[in-house]
Amino acid sequence: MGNSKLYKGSLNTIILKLLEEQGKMYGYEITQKVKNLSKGELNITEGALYPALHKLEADGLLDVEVEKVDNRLRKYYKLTEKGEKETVNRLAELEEFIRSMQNLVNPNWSIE
Amino acid sequence: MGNSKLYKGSLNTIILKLLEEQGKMYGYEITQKVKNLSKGELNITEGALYPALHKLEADGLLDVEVEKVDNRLRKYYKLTEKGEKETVNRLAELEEFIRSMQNLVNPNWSIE
DNA sequence: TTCTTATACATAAGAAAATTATGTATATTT
DNA sequence: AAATATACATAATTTTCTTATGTATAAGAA
Repeated sequence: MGNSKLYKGSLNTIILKLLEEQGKMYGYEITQKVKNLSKGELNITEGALYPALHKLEADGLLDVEVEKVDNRLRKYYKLTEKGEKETVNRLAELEEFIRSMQNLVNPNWSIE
Repeated sequence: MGNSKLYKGSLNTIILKLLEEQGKMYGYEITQKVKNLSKGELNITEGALYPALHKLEADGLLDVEVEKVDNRLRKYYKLTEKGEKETVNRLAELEEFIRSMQNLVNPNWSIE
């Protein structure tokens, strides 16, 4: 688990960013993608992910489309137009936040 | 305020890091320092800060020392020995977390 | 062939960690 | 004199997780 508790607040933005990149993804796929990209550092729990997806959908940022693969259900999510706009803003905010955190924690780091 | 809600989970580590750097600080000073270092990006609210300081003290990571300056109370906090050890660990965790977040959000960034 | 692990969804109970609101008090600036 | 800054604190509420639990199918291991 490690620092799993540390990503509070940024889960939504991570979801949006991945969907922007990948076009469409289903929940389980997102958990695996994040795990792989972070080399096991970040583990999104289902209890956090599914409610987050439902809320983003309710807020009109995501569209959902159900598919059946190998007799198993998959709910593919993709950004709505509103979602695309929001993603730009939230990503900018998150990047700014990361820079600020870096500057606090390790001013020697530089980003290029 | 901006993305003030984004630093969830890392407030304790920020406090520890600053105390490691500065030797001793009082609560209000910490809020101002963080605000300055982040150019106004990060605003620690008092409702978050004071309970956090009290908990770190209760956990034996901080020592407190009261001073009166200009007829006003100041509670100076500094790391205990236990606190110094913990700071090393938590900072390493936070740095690792920041790297992971960066890698997710903007793999093009590089840290040097 | 049975058991475990992986895939895939979901929700409820509880905990953690903030925000917001409120309170006290003194010092400084307008 | 009033407003802002300094300095602490806590209670109520909200947000956002974790943990636990549930359903169901597929694949791989024993």
